[in-house]
Amino acid sequence: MLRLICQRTFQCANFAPHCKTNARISFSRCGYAAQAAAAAPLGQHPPVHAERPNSEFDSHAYAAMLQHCIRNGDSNSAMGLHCRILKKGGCLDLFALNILLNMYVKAGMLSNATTLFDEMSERNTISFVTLIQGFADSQLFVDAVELFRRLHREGHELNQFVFTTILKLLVRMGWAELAWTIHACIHKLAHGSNAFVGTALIDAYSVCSHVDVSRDVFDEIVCKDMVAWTGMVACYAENGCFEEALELFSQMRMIGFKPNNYTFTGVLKACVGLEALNEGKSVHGCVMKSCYEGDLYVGTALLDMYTKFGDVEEARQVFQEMPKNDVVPWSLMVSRCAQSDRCEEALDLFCQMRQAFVVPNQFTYASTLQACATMERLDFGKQIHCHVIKVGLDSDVFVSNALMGVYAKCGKLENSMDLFVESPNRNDVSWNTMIVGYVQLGDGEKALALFSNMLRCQVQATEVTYSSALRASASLAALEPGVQIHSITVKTIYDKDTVVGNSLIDMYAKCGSIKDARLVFDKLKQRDVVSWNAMISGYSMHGLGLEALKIFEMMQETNCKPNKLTFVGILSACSNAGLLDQGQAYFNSMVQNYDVEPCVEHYTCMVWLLGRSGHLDKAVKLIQEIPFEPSVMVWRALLGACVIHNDVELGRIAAQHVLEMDPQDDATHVLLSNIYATARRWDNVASVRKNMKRKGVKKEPGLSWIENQGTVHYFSVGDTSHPDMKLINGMLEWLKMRTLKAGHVPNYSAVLLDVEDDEKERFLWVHSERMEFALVVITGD
DNA sequence: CTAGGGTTAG
Repeated sequence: MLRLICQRTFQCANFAPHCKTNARISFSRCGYAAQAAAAAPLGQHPPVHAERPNSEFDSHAYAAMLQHCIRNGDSNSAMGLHCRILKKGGCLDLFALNILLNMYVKAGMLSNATTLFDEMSERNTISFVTLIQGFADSQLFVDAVELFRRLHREGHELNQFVFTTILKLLVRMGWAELAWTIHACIHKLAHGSNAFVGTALIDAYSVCSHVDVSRDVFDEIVCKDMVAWTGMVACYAENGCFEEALELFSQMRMIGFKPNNYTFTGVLKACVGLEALNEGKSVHGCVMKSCYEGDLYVGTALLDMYTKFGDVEEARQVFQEMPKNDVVPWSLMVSRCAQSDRCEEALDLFCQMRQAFVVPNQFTYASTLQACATMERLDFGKQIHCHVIKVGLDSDVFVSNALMGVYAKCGKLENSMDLFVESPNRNDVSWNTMIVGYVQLGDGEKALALFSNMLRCQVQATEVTYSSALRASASLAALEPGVQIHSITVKTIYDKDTVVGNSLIDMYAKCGSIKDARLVFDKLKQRDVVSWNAMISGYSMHGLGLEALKIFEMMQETNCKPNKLTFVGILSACSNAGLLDQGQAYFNSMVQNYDVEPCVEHYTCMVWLLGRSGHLDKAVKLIQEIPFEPSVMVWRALLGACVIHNDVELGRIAAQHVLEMDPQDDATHVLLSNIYATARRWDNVASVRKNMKRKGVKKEPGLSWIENQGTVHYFSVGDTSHPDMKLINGMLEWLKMRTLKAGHVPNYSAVLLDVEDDEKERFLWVHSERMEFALVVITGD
């Protein structure tokens, strides 16, 4: 066992900073006296020394004086005493020498401690443990382990102090797994029943998630004290055994132990894990009774709990009661505000904290920047960027990722890219931030390019990566890359992931493969509200309203609660499929049964549904009932309905509303012109066209495109530029004959120009989508 | 004379 530790020790010897070699002085030479004198200026010697300069002390008296100095943290006086002892020829016994050694350790003077240790004529376990502790406190783990090895080799007693010290050392070195080797030794020497040793073991096993072993150790402790109970509660809480943590907590209280601040932090963590608000509140009650509310850690745990449960008021109350000089509770508050749509409050807290002279850390900056990103406040973001550079935190990966997020969210992708390129330690989140940035900007191609670059650079993709790349494919309506990403995820653990699954459903739906979307949906192990919403709106956008409603019925059999977006999907499904009665029923039950307040999107769907079903009057009435200012979308929906039902007057009013809010909207101009055209009011058509020209509004030409064997073919109306135009025309001619034979009658009214019917017919046939379709038939794709 | 437990995160 020990050899194993030592081998590891030597392997990492070059990583440990070493101060032993620095100016090692010997206490047996006069050099020490000068150093001690320099360290202890005149008049600062301990009172005992000053009062009785000539008296003789025995070892015991020196020991007592040294202890006095340690208690007062007065290392200067202690060194003066040591100097005096040396002058008299060093008359200390082992007991006093150990105290002296502890003095140097506590004062952080490790080279002095080491020299003293080396020059002691005899040492015991206490000497070793004292110095091991010193090495451990100074992060000199290699020296600490080496000293432990020497203690064992030289045959000193292995007592409880040795075991607790070495176990804690292993945990701090990240070698908690080696606890079992020490445990074997402890078991042999029957120290396991000791509460100190047992608790150290529980802690070590807790770190490497051996909860059951921890529990066995706990059960073997003969006299369990408060710390042992607390350690076991913390072990359960940290390893996700929240019920067990609460159970043990109540057991210890029944036995009569009074929990302390450490116990409370552990048990509160368990309450958070269980999402048990009531238990948490009763623990909060105990905290107040035991007067631990002002404790930093207990307070932080309470803050964590209330902010996670969304109890903003209670969180504020706790925060009020807390000490305000530590950065952690401030950071926690800022971060929770930033994550819960209270971004102004986050910024406000950041300012308050600076006024209270609390120095922000990387967490504070990252959260504050997150708030800036959400609010798209580039000005604040830039200010904080300056702060961050000033305090040198711009190289922190959390902070630089958050900065990239701010610039990306504010549309400054170039700035994000600069930070990304310059970032000395970028990680997967940095890549994800850039990919998401491009997706949000609508540049799916750049997002996908970045994604493949990321894979090439062997950066570990996460569920966020895959879901963003899938979003990019969806936004491009590009099935091919979407399928490729799907097949990559199948090779990883992420194809079972809910977030990735949801993006797959959305991607397949938006790329036209609704069957594949359903396949992914059916295979999902864990469906959340997003999964249901994706499937519902998928069916809705494919015009499969009844399928969408079936999914909603399935959803109601689970305990997944529909949200705002669910009903946007449902209502648009109804309006796409013309399901008037169902739509109205769902709109009503949304408020009555599901506690979802109708928003603009819901009203838009309903206006469109009522309008397209011919109830233009009801649509207008609904618009009047909207408790807030109706958006452009609502008026566009009404306008669309007016176009269908040729209601020129209402259409004109609706278009007027749209153009008040969005004067450059080309689609509305065209729709208005179309209404007039349908009514054959060509003079009005002309005036709309003239108006468009005057305002510089241009109709974007409709484009259709299709990917065939790696090439994308684009078509616009009447376009003759395709190299296979002759073939396409031939195919169009053939299709025309076949459809006419099958009884198709061209809808000339769909062409809204004042031309003869045969010209209208030609327009209909060279429509971009038809040409695209013809090409598909030709190539047999 | 030596020793045991804890908070925040994109």
